[in-house]
Amino acid sequence: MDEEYVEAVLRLVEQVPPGRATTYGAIGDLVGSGPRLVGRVMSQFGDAVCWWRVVRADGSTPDFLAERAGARWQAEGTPVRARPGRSCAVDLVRCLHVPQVTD
DNA sequence: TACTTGACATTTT
DNA sequence: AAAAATGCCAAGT
Repeated sequence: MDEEYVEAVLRLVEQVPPGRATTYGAIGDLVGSGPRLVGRVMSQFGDAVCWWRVVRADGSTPDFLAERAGARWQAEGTPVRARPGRSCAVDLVRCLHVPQVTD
């Protein structure tokens, strides 16, 4: 495993301020790898960072974390838009935040 | 070594 | 609008 890559991802996630969120695709693009890699890293080290600030391209999280993520968003004041019949998703139009690659 | 799976995204049916 | 197909990279079986 490339620890450098992992650290880079975790760093970007840590750079996301409360009340905001970023997407796997954005991080993947910033680190120069596909979004799946970011997801994989999160599955292993996600608990080490604010994973709820990392959402899918549609602004939502996997169903596993939908509840917990929703609670976090509400606690942090992240703008979430209710999805009819589904879990809530953060309003990326409002809170999408792309961390800097200033390494 | 080959196939399947995964905290994803984008394009075409 | 919703579902399927394709691309992507790495790990597990």
